[in-house]
Amino acid sequence: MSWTPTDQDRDTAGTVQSVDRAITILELLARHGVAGVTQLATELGVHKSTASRLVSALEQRTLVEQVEDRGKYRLGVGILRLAGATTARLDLVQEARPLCRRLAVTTGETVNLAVLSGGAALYIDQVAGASTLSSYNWVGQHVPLHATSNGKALLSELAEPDLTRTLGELTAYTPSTITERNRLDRELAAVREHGYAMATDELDVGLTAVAAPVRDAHGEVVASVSVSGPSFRFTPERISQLLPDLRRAVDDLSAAMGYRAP
Amino acid sequence: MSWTPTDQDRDTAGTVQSVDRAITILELLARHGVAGVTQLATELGVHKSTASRLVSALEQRTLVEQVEDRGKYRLGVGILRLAGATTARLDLVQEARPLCRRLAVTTGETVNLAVLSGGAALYIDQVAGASTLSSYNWVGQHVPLHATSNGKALLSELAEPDLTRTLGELTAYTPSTITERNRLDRELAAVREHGYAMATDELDVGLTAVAAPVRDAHGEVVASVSVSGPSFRFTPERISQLLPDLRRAVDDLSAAMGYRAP
DNA sequence: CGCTAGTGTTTCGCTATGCGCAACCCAACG
DNA sequence: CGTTGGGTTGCGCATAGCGAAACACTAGCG
Repeated sequence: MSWTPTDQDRDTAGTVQSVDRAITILELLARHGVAGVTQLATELGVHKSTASRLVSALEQRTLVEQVEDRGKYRLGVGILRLAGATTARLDLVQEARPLCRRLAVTTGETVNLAVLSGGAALYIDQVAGASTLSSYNWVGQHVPLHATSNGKALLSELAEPDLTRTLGELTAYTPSTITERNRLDRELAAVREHGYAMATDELDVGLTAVAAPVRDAHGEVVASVSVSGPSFRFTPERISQLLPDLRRAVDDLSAAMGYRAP
Repeated sequence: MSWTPTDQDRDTAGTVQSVDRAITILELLARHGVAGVTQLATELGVHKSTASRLVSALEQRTLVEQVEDRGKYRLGVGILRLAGATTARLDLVQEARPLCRRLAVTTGETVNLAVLSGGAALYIDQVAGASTLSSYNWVGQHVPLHATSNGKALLSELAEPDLTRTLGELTAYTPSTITERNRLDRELAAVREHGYAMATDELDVGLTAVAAPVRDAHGEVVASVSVSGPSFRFTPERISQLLPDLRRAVDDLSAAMGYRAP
């Protein structure tokens, strides 16, 4: 190797070349689905034989598998066995806690974490903001999907047969509650487009919230984080001001759950 | 040459030592949850420094993460990203997805898809039912064969030499777990006869499941689909009610894998 | 049919790579 | 403040693993 004293690439400290290359192979396979040795070799910038040996090493431990003899390769079930051990300790609430706390500090408002549960949004964690007047605790509460920002975020990517089933009656809680189905559909399309959902005075008059979806390793929406407070504080300027913070929180949480942005 | 003459050759050809060791580290972490460098080093039979460098290489690519600075290590989110890509590419999962979803809708319970992998049942996909409280994700988990409906379904057609080998110890998880071999044999015969397997309170008290095997073009059992939920909901009537749905799902899936009913 | 143009695999000799050693930091005890 | 017990970091040697080239096999094609 051409040893420049200032070895500028990656991290100079204790990297094991072949392990690093092997991991790159795994990531390439994750991206491409299947790939041949030659392709992997060129993308890695190494010789065919090297790639072949690395892939064999991975294959013996079932991290990759050959689609057919003398054929191309793809990721194997060994990965899944490892993933099982990872998800076992992966608690959504636990991972979300510090992020929600940070978000509550920067925005000063109440932050909630919700999941979809039996036709409703279930609040599973809450951090009260600094400027909260009365800190009512929503944890454990089921709230209607069509009248809350979290609900809309959780619904946003549901396909049609499921959507109608999980949605029940669109009951009105305030004059602003969405009760017509096609208006809700349009709103969900907007959520998909912009990446966040809103609800102003739709569940309670005077209560406004903004929410964004959290994704897992499969890219599916598994949870939702919301920032909520009295409507008079949620002016358009204020909202566009706190949106980046919200987005950063859900991005970080999605990353922690294994999601990789496309 | 420090290798012992009785080098219990894993496979003589093309193994890359450091990659192999790195994978062993991942598996050790999967088993232990968290582990320190020294512990890993002794279990691997290498020097501390070697283990440290291997772990660092894995850490830079987020396959492992340090629980706190200068602390122990555990598996990282990189694994989850790879796992997400893995299931997306296994054809079995692709085919099974819509069928499992349909089954989850009609039964309202959680549906799992499992395969036999290294002496255990490995869950490779899951669709949560409507009446599930929190959607705990079992994907990637490997569960004992003799204490689960999926395990019994997967074992049901194994011939004798293989059967004893894949079955390990028949450890008891609850008072209802089957621990005697001939009782298990009788149960497997019943599975063959009726075409489905059951497990009530055998892995966890309060958890019941029904499963049926999936066959491929050669007629061999390659996977298993289960419907599971709290035991109090799984009355005999309820079971005989949802059995046709389960049977239809596995029949369709077997057909998709190329199986032709005799 | 050979002939080429692709694969993936294997052998071999050389040297960069990664190993063991030991010295090191840094925290937690007592 | 030593001492113990973690994880981390230079260093020099040798071996593990690399690249080149030959090999095996399949598929397309004139």
